[in-house]
Amino acid sequence: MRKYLTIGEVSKLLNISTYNIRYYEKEELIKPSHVSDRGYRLYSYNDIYSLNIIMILRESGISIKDVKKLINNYNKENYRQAMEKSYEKIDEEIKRLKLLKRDIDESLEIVDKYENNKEIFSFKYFHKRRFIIIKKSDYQMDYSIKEIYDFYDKHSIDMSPLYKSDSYYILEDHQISLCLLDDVNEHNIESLICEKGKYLSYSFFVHNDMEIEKRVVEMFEYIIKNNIEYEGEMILIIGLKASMISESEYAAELQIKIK
Amino acid sequence: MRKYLTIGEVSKLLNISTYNIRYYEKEELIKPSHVSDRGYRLYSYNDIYSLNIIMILRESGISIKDVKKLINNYNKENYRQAMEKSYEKIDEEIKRLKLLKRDIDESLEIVDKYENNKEIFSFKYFHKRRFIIIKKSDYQMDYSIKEIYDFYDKHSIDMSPLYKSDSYYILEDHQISLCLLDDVNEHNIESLICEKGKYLSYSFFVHNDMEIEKRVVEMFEYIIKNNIEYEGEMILIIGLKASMISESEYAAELQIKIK
DNA sequence: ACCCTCCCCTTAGGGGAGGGT
DNA sequence: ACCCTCCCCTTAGGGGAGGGT
Repeated sequence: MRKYLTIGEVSKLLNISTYNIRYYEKEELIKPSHVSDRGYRLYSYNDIYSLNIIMILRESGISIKDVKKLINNYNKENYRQAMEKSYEKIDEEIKRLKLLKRDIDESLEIVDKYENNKEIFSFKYFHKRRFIIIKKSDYQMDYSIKEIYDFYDKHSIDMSPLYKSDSYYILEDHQISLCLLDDVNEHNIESLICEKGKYLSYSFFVHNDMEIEKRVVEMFEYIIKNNIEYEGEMILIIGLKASMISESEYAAELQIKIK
Repeated sequence: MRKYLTIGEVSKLLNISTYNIRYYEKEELIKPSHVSDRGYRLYSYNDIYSLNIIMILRESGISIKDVKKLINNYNKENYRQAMEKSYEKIDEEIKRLKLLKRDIDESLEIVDKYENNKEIFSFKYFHKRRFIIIKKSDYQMDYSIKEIYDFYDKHSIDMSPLYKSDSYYILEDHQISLCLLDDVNEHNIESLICEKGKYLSYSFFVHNDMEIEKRVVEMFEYIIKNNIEYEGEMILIIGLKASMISESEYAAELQIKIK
């Protein structure tokens, strides 16, 4: 009577694929203790026990490489270390995923927010903001990316936060300045201060620069109609994440300080 | 004056490797709007914006395939769906990892528990347990894995929980029975009931069956010395997870019901 | 120094093809 | 029907080699 199990029987017994068993053999984690004349793998009680242990280690998140190291020098201390290492990796991964979840939540909130009321006037309070002027131009928003790159490069400004941030523009009489919101406050470059205080804010979506001009006019009409006294420059913000809602539109916001 | 960025400049600007940028091109996510006479990729403001969006989508856990689908048919609804899908996947992954963490915690607890006091007598309370008898043999623990497999197969018992469970044996006068703890309680097979009640438990590590015999003797010595009245069979449990602490030893436990 | 195009490598297996008893 | 040995494929890139301006 046969005493050993074929690979298919092991597969059923331990609920693991036959590919997977052969793969572990190739990776030198296990080896059947017998082989039949036809070349069939035959597994003993001890073989099954070993495979079982390996499956548990793998399910504990221990990589094949580490499982191999562990079983080649198996003792309590190494076992504990492997488990602890896996625990820490899992912990970090959970932290990373939780942050990711929060980010996605924010994105979904933005979608919700713009779902119905795309256009809103509101009042917002801001602390003092310092804008570094990257480039001034004559009432046309054409900036080559090369100019911006050179500006960052020349002033040794860290570029890494760029790709996650909104774009800022200061609108003056016949001039638009592309700006950089300066958190660090340490750069010795031409800049513009927007004082702390209450700002009138107007949020909307636009397809192009022409539409922004119209919105600026609307903003002033609103100001006059409601007898609002303002001061300082108009700030234009193109929201990066908010703009992701649509392919052809940009999420924009105008801000101006009120007295 | 040059208006576009080379791949190296883009790499610095957006903090992404040049390989990665070329990879996204190969995957048809992006394409530089210009190519120089030497074959250099040249990226415009809009190219950077597109790449930027792709990076944000990727960082939100959306797969390259899904990013591709999304940007080929970009609208608010698809964007929201992609984000929600990613959110759910992350949520499931967090759940999975938390369970894994709990499992590892248990394993580490076992290590701690057996760290110092490997051998302990204690009293434990158990509910009624039903043991299905897989095979009886004469005071020798040699079971071929094939026998066990055939038993499971013959009685159509689900094998999947096997590889995560401890092994049970019932010790009688000149007989050892390999058993299966029957949670389901539905199998119509020869079985043995251990009544609910207080049990004397003796936990230890052994290298082989001979040592178990010695432990049984020790257990009875303990019983006599402490004037304990017992009844029923002796149960032997080989702990799967606990045995993982050591390569050469097995974690064993003897139990006997006391009056 | 920076860019180009191949091409191989990583992790943990999944899914065949083609052949044998 | 079950087993065997190749061999190709998946994800998201990383890391060269060899050659060009």
